[in-house]
Amino acid sequence: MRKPPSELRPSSLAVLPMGDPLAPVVSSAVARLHAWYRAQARDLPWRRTRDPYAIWVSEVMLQQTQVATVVPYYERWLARFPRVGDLAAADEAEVLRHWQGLGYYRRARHLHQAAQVIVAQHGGSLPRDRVALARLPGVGAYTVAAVLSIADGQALAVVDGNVRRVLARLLALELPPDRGAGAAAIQRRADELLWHADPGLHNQALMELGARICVPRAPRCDVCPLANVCVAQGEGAPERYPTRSPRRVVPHRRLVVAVLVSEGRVLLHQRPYEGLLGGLWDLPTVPLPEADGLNAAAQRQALRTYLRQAFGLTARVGPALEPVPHAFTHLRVTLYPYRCAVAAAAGGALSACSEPQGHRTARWIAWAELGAHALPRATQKVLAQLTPPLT
DNA sequence: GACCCGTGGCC
DNA sequence: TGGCCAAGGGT
Repeated sequence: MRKPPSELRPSSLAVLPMGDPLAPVVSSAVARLHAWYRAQARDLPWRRTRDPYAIWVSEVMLQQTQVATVVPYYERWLARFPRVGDLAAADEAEVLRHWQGLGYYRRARHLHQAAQVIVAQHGGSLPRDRVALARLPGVGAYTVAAVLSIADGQALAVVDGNVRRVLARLLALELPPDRGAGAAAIQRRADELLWHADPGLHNQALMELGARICVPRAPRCDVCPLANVCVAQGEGAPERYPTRSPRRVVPHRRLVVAVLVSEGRVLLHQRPYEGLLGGLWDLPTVPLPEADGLNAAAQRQALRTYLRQAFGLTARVGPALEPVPHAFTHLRVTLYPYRCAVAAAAGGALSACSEPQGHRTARWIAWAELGAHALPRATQKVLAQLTPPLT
């Protein structure tokens, strides 16, 4: 843990507008927040460094992802790619493998691409200029503020999910804080509250508070350093904030999956970079019309047709495996996997699989080689039902 | 501004 | 159980 300044005085705290109900006491409350953070901050691996590259990696991994999930990925990543140049020089396949299971796989490819830009255009060091930094793929407003405040002490206020929740409660903000006017109000308040003496500590303290005290359900207002200036707490209903915008219905899709095995190998293809699970390797999958979702005969027929059209294979569809339900943020799917075998292939099973429409590649993969490919979680659940060696 | 993009943990 | 949430960014 690096040494924060010894003084706690929020002398450089921006002055709140005249008549602001929080203005009189907010400075001492923010000072208590900083003191709380220094005493209670978790000892996380990325808090033991000021290397901008390491901070950057942690911030990208932490996007929409909880700390406990990130820690092991972060350790493995830094061990394999300790510097920007190591990442830039790596194969994309290896980069994706180190991200496998973390989700939002475009983050990994952006990190990789950005590392190559940094080597080519910035001498191998992250740009300290926020405009240049924001130009890198996968680097948005949050990541710019986080990296430059934490690694370089620049006076940029971060706004993430934690900050939105904390400030929405602090102000009893009726607008949803994640968009439009509500988002603008949150950003303005975050800028006002920023502690210029140590922006990195301040930003992390606010996020840490949201992660551990001002949590979504059952916030621990009894131990919150900001409780005495929190309007929502004063109202006795902190959980009423943040208000939420109406959420849309999540569609449910049924997919038939071919577990096509030949000579001890299984057929995989790399998914297109654009769209869901981009760049990952997957089993051949075909969507079913809503009406046919539970019709086993329709599933088998859909699979045979798809394998012939997309891969040039005439397949024998064997026994059904256990269906695999899987929930994405915006989508719910159920996979219906079937064991399949090759009955015939135009030009032979292997050559028939080159460049199917919409796919970059298709390959027969031996069981021992599966580990060299990044696979979606749901696909891993399907393959886990098999018993190697494949026959 | 709306929508897309993963996964695991929580109750 | 299913909805909700998490240190967001791109289009």
